[in-house]
Amino acid sequence: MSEGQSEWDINDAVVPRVSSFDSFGEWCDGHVRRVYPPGCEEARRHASGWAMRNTNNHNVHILKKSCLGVLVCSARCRLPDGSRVHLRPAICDKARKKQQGKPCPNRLCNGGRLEVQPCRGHCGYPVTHFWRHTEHAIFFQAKGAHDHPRPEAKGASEVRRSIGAGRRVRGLALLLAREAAIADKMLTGKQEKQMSQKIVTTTHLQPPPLIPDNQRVLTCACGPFECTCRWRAEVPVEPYVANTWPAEPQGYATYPAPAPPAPTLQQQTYDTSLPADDIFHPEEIFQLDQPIRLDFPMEETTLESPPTFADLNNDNSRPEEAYWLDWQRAAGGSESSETPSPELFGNGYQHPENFCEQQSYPHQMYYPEEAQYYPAESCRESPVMDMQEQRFYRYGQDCAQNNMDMQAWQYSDCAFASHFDVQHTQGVNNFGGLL
DNA sequence: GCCTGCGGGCGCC
DNA sequence: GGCGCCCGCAGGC
Repeated sequence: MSEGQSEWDINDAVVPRVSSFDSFGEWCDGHVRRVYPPGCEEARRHASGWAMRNTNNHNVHILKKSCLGVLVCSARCRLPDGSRVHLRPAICDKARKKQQGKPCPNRLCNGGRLEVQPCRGHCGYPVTHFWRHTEHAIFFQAKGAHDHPRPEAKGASEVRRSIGAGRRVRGLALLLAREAAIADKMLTGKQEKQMSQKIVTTTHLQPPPLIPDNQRVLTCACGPFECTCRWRAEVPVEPYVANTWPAEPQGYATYPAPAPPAPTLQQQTYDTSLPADDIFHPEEIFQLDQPIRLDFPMEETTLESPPTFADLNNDNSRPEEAYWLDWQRAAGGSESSETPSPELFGNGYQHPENFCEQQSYPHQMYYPEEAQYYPAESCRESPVMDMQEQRFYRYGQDCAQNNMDMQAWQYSDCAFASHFDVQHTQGVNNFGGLL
């Protein structure tokens, strides 16, 4: 992404005004700087796939968040697909404390307990995210590279809460369908918001809408408890039409087409013909007080090919396994759904530079015996963009500047000296082939 | 109940 | 002073 090219820092007295923006990245990792349009709903919410909590940096202009890490099993058990348990820690301290010590929800786990794997990716401290709002853009900067797997998607825990709080059902397929429907609902609302925003912004001359970063789309109109459908690959969103921004003749014209969609997930359908009024205890899957003992050696056998959804519908399948696989993949409808947990992958991963001056800090390994990491570079869908105009802000002040002017600008006031480029590396979905 | 943002306060460097 | 972190509070969902 833009690191290396961009010259601004979130703490600069003034930040540039940019005319083109990055598409939102939910899983920004490494030292990343991005610029989002002010209409980007995710950016406005300071959303992140990582579990980020607010940190007081005593700067009202810059919102700072630090990573809470990931909730893992103390026994480091494996899921049926060979991956590990990596749940999303609650942001609320109280809720997070409640999470810890609970039995590992993996039915294949023997006695494991949930514990927080703290993030130490920034020189031994948690990775931090910074958000700064200006009139014309939302600046994002991340410091540090996460040294732990991605937690489950943000929506997953919400889905579980929703399911757990709702009527109890029996039947994994139905549960999955409901989960998907809830996630669908969430995504639908998100997209509807974006659509309405698109209209509004066109009318009110706001920046272009965010192109959804997730690659899936609601494919049915089922209600949350009637859904008979499942995720499928999204048809690429239509590129933003630049000429809908008449008031910004110099801006937004280069707003990019969305990144190519991730490799499509296999079409996944569920038989939801199960009785809807059966009884199911969510905790039977999510929280098992007495994990079921393995009936086979874990390390050897759990590395088998993940169960497919065909397996799921097969009477011989272990539904909870398929559920776990699906949970890892699809819950929440976010990027993590397309990018399985990093521990699924081999040993070839080279952990990125830590960007720490004090290199002596021993970088924490999540599963050191396997070097299970994944490219911690920037956000995945980060189209390269050109800058045509820059403006500089001093916490709200606006000092317009275009490229021509910049050639001669002495930067006596705005501490910004070189061509600003929000380009950043186009993330490669290294995981898609495994989906 | 939980998420989120804000802000006071403390300790460390 | 900068930073990390804890805590409590309040608004919102």
